[in-house]
Amino acid sequence: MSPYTYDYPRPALTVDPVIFTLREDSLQVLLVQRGDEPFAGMWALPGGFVNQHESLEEAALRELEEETGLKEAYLEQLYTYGDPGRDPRGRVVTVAYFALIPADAPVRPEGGSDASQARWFPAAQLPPLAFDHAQIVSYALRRLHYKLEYSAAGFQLLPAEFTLSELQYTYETILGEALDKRNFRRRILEANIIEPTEHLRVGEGRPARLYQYRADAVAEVKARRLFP
Amino acid sequence: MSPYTYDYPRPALTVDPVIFTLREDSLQVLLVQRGDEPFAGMWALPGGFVNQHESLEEAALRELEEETGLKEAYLEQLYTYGDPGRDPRGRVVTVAYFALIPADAPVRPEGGSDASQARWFPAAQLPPLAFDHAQIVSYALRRLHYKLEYSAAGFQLLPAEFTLSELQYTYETILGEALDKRNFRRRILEANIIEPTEHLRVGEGRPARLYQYRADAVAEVKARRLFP
DNA sequence: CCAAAAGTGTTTGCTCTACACCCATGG
DNA sequence: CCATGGGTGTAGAGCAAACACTTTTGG
Repeated sequence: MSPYTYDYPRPALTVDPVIFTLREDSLQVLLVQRGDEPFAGMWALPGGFVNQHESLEEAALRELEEETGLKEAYLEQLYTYGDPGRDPRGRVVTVAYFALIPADAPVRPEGGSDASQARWFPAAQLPPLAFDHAQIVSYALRRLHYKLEYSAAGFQLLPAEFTLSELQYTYETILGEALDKRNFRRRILEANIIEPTEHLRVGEGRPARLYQYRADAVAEVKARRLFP
Repeated sequence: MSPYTYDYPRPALTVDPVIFTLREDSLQVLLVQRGDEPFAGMWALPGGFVNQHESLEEAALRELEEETGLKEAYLEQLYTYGDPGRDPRGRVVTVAYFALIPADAPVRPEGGSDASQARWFPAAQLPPLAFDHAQIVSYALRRLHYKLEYSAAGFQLLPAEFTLSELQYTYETILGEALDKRNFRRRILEANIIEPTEHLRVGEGRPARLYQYRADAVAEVKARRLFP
């Protein structure tokens, strides 16, 4: 029998993006409150079905836009979860993604989208989650940690221009440990992925140089990821 | 609208395992020749549909067994490919896996399974592949290289007992570069993932100590992988 | 001139790499 | 005793981590 035929019962296919941002000095995850059974009232990832004519990444971006109003973000496929029984209603396979959106992005929730209640939660204090979403978020966090350690992806969570102190603070917030200022700056600059701008940020104390990521930085981070 | 309902058109869902082994001193990949259109006559990964009541990993193992007769192998999820248009007949999303099977495993093909022609090909000289399977195999190879570099997973391709020279030769074959004998042995032994047995392999020259992987080595390699 | 945050190099330890000879066995 | 592959240690280089003071601005 050919391995490809059409008369099979098909699992339903969804995408579940884990959307991260920085808010109120912490790493936060966007969750929606479920209205229907199963798990009515519980929080869950803002997932949804994959349409016939969109790629998996397009589906994840569509969910992102429906929930936040943003049309783009750094997006990476995480893992595909397909245990029978992960959804009590039947066979649902989900492709998990993780997304990073900048701290200053004009994000809609809290401005209330439709009926579907959406809220940011600190990644360190999540409510109980529906389905296997706790497992998915936990894995997304592991991968984010790992990514910061080897690939300078942290700037994806910052505005277009940022100071090195802000970037370092981002890393410290996510990794949960203090970093040496001089070593941090040396490593980041040697990675050659950000560059100084002409601008300064003034505030208390000495004004700080603003940096931006290089035009090809995103491509480079994507290339350095271990996934196609 | 709830993100989970049932009346959506569903993409078909398949798994495509990239099955690696060592044969004739090279890394080889198992391919099947397609009988039907599209791509009739071309070689492809030995994939198939996911059944309603099996997990994705079980589906991959089932395909492995159908094609090789083996009931187990080191198996890891790779990536999920879902571009519309990757299968000319319609929407088919596939979850790619890679599998490592030992050089001495009693593998069936070449002993001819059913009509479906299956054959081993050296990973370095693959024929043109159907669908996006060339992309999948290329990614599987990248991931295998990477895995060997950081996780001592090479023993999954060897018999239960093996000499350090055989293990080193495996690494050199896959990575395509010569390794220093003393450094290789030190690193492997310090990783603490294999242990000496009481046995020796006699042959030409001084007999070699046989090693086996520690009982918890597989769990450790799986833990060290970056995927759940 | 004081407070606040930005910015800047050097030393030290450690890890990785390069490298050559003796050992045990079979024929 | 010779050929064959197995097995072992050390010195030097490069990289990563620890560490403290000066600079610039605003009030």
